[in-house]
Amino acid sequence: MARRSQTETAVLGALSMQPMTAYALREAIRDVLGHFWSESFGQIYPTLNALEQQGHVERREGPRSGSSTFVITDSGTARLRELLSEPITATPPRNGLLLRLFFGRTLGVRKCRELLLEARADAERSLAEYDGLARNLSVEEAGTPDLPYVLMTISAGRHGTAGVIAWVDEALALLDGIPDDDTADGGGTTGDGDTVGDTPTNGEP
Amino acid sequence: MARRSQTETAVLGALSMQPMTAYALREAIRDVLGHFWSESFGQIYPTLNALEQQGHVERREGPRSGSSTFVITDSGTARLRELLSEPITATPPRNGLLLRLFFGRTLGVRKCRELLLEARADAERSLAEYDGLARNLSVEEAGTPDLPYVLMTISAGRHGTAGVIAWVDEALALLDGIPDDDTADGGGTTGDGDTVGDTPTNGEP
DNA sequence: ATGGCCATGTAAACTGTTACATGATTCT
DNA sequence: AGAATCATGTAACAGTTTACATGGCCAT
Repeated sequence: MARRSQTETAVLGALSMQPMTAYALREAIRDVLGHFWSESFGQIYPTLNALEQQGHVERREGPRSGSSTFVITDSGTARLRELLSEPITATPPRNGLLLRLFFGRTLGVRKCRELLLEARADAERSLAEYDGLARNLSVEEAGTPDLPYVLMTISAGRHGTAGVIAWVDEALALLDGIPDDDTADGGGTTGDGDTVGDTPTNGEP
Repeated sequence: MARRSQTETAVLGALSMQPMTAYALREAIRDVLGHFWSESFGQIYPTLNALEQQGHVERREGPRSGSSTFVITDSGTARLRELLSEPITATPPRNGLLLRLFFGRTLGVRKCRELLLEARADAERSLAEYDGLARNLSVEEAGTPDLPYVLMTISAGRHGTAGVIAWVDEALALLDGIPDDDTADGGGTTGDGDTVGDTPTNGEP
């Protein structure tokens, strides 16, 4: 129940905005909820069938022969409300970037720096994306009752990525305080003449 | 391989800092990496066995009879370096809070506000935690070569939660622009003399 | 001597992704 | 005609959590 219901929530939620085929549902989830949610076909199809059997959605003629459009029913809306009210099941944290940085001494200063720069580039890209998205929606969907809620989730993304950027800069500064002694090492040409050795390591603020 | 190796990374990484029993390993992962990583017993034990068979860790006498302390070998260190250098496998996003807010029209303004206030309270709590942690470590572990890397991950947590707090405030302001018509509704008495709505519900510690 | 923590391990259940098989429709 | 896209569905697999079974050690 626990986690499956989360898929149910996403599916019913999407259908609460408009009827769709399973295929379109997956695209909507990818494109619209993509910043904070994901579902795969393997989840969507069985969930829709279950939902249909429970009477929470109904299958109508689809846009093509053999395809079906799913429509949420009243009981489906009620169920959605129920699901949305359930306590949030937190997903256990798993941040691959931080895992790597935590063991940065083994990874090596250079690679850490690369990871951080990459992360910042990613963040800057999505920041621009969020801004564009928010601007477009505010115009195109002006007046839609869902707008403020959608904007809220975009705002979450914006603040999150802004935080990442601020963090990266701080982290890079921290890295600069570490001598490039590179416990780990690139693929061959090591710095060799790397001077070094006794540098006091720190320079704490 | 793909995802299992992430567990391997965490295990080898932890052992690279100091030898431990499997039990201690799990505690270390929970307590030290907890902000950005998690592993369960069911993963740790089999992984340790596999790692032992590959010669990446060695089993020594543990602190109690029948217990074993695992020590990372040279080949284990090499393997760790390899794993850390692998591209980050991004975990698909799954943010239950944003999922709920996105369908806020169905959830209802009041509940959205509650969720946001709760999120802010959580964030403020961990912010304080991060700050305390950073201060303690800077003193107690001063000079440890791992310190800057550890501080980096704490800094990530700090910026992340700071972002959450900033976002919550913005989101609450957005919510205030929505009439309390509450498509969704508490438990029964709809609309009519709805008075209400705006009491901040809380009194959080 | 009892409860609690250290310690190990496994089996079952669950969640979720990926790959595959299939075919209709639309576009070029 | 052929390619791309829409569309449905399943089976196999990978990863992970949870619950359980077990027992030594230590303090009150």
